[in-house]
Amino acid sequence: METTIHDIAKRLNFSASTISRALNNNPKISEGTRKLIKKTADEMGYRPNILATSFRTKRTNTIGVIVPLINRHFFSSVISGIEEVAYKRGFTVTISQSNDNFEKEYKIAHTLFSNRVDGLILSIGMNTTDFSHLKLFTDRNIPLVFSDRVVDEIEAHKIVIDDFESSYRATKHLIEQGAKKVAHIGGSINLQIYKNRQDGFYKAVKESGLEVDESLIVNNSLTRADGTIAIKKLLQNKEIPDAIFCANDTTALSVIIYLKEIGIKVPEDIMVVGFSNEPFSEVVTPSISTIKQPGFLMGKRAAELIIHQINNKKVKPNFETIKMPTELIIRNSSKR
Amino acid sequence: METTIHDIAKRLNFSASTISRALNNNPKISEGTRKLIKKTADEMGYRPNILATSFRTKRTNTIGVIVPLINRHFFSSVISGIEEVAYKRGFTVTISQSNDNFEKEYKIAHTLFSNRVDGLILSIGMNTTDFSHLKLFTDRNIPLVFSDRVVDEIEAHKIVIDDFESSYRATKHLIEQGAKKVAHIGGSINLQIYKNRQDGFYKAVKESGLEVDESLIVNNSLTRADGTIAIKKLLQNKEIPDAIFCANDTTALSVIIYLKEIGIKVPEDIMVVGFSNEPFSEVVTPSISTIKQPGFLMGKRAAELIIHQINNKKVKPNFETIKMPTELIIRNSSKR
DNA sequence: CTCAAAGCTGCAATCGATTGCACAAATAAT
DNA sequence: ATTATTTGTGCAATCGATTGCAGCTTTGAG
Repeated sequence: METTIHDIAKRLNFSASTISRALNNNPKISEGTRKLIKKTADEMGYRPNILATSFRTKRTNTIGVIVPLINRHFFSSVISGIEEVAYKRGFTVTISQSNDNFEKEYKIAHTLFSNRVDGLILSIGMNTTDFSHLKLFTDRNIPLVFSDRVVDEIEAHKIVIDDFESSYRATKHLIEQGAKKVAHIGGSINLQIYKNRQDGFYKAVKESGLEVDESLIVNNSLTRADGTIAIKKLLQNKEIPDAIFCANDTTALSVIIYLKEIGIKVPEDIMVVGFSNEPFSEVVTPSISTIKQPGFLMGKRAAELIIHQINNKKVKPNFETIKMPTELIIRNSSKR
Repeated sequence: METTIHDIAKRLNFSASTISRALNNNPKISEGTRKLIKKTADEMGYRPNILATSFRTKRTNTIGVIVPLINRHFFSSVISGIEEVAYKRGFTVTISQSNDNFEKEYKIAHTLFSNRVDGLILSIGMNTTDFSHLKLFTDRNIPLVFSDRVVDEIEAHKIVIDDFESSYRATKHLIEQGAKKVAHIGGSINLQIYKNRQDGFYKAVKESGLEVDESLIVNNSLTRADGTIAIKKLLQNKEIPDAIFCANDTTALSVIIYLKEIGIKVPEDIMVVGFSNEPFSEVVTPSISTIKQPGFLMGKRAAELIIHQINNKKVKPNFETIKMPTELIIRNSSKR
């Protein structure tokens, strides 16, 4: 049997209320008894029953996190950052993955809600267009913070990178390196981040006076297999591209591997730029030029914001969209 | 205000007990009232207060997980597997990372314990030699399952791979490819997995009649930087090795990159084999031969075992050590 | 020296769901 | 028809901690 405040109370001839107050540093308890109680609690190996406390106070000190896939480096870095901050602030982190599946995302959100998480940090799935599961939280004033994959329609803190600007820079870099026909392999336009990446690409192309050729744009789910399909498709054009900006590193890798296979040289014949700076992008040959996203920092920032919001529920927050800095890392796949 | 069973009771003129029983499919409640109650609960948007339930029943349906680092591919795959199974079985997963720091591991274990997780899955840190924080669980009959980095001294289910055999095969492969002087970059011997990998290496070397040269063994923390330091050290020997078996892919990568830098050819001059099949190992040039560990499956298995143990607390489990199959993937870094 | 104001502590209700036990009604057995 | 069973519900206690309010002491002011 675990010792409870009642056991301590009995031992010291105090009431449970006094024990509770002393342990919580309530100023109404005198210095002397506080110390005595704490000492005794320690001796008796007292551990508060967090379940009872949570039940009573309606606070769980738990932050829910939903990401599409835990074992993707970017997301696991975000989680790592969240965990680091949360831990220091006395919060526990509960993680779930949606597998980019709306059904699952929906159910997870409900589960986390039922588990009374104090806040939710999430990156929405590729196919999520209905947000009723998030209203669950916003309606009841449970803090919600978006990370990376945000929802424009919902008011909340948002931690993002500047996808538009980053893509613009990446594409512009390709053009500066001499590209005349730049292609783009993008993700689902349903997701703001991929739309922005595509728009940044467009801007750079237009600005440079190159023509925008729709046949040079392919949208898919950005998996390894999709990347291969995409590059095959691009090579079927009458005029093949001389540079490709991919919306993630995975497809950039597919492209590079496939081109190597069929004897087209990267970067000499076709230059490639990816996105996210996955660990492999640095070490593959040729190394992949890419956009570095500060996943760990994004996670830390998200955690800080949500904890602040949790601890200041009375005041209506001034919702911010925080754009974290990215970096264009130029490696061999785009150097001429 | 959330609706409670009392609200439903009042509305239907039943007692809260009946509502509770009906909702839990207690056979003592007649078919008719059960249906009526469920329907009404639905209409009223009833959601059980899980906190109250957990508090009362002392079950949280939560599994705690501690890994050294969340954003390492192997560990995030394990987590992914755990999450997948747990989710299907109605469990929530709480994740923490120890950063291979004993202090933090200790504190996390206490936190998870205080949070009354129903079970704990963990991979211990590099420097953990004291296990009092785990006794917390075993003493109170809270299921504990080790994954990958196990503790011999503690009785529990253990999900591992055969590090000894895998390393033996990897080293033997190098020797079969013609290596005469095989070196080893290993991890902390404090961890059973690294000790086993080293022993497997020894066995293959001895068995082949090659001499065991202690100057060809380097132990460190297996980080990227450590790998570079290790290869530099190995190259200072009077006779440099012609093959290196690294206890992880990260150091194998360091070795390959450093050798490339100074103009030594892999695999022609020195062959390299890594461990874990990190995503980059396949795509780096030369691609790295390695041992594939089924992280995702290990996670799934760990979750299944712990859930089974949680659901069958009365019966004393027959602790198993499950060795999951590995695969030696031969790539270019070790092909002659 | 008297009375008000602090200062400490205890009482008891409460959070929402679960569950052993009691009991009434309905059914079956004799 | 009477007693024994079964069936379906309700009562009330309980889990452990928190907290508004009341009340007893002590201290301080006048």
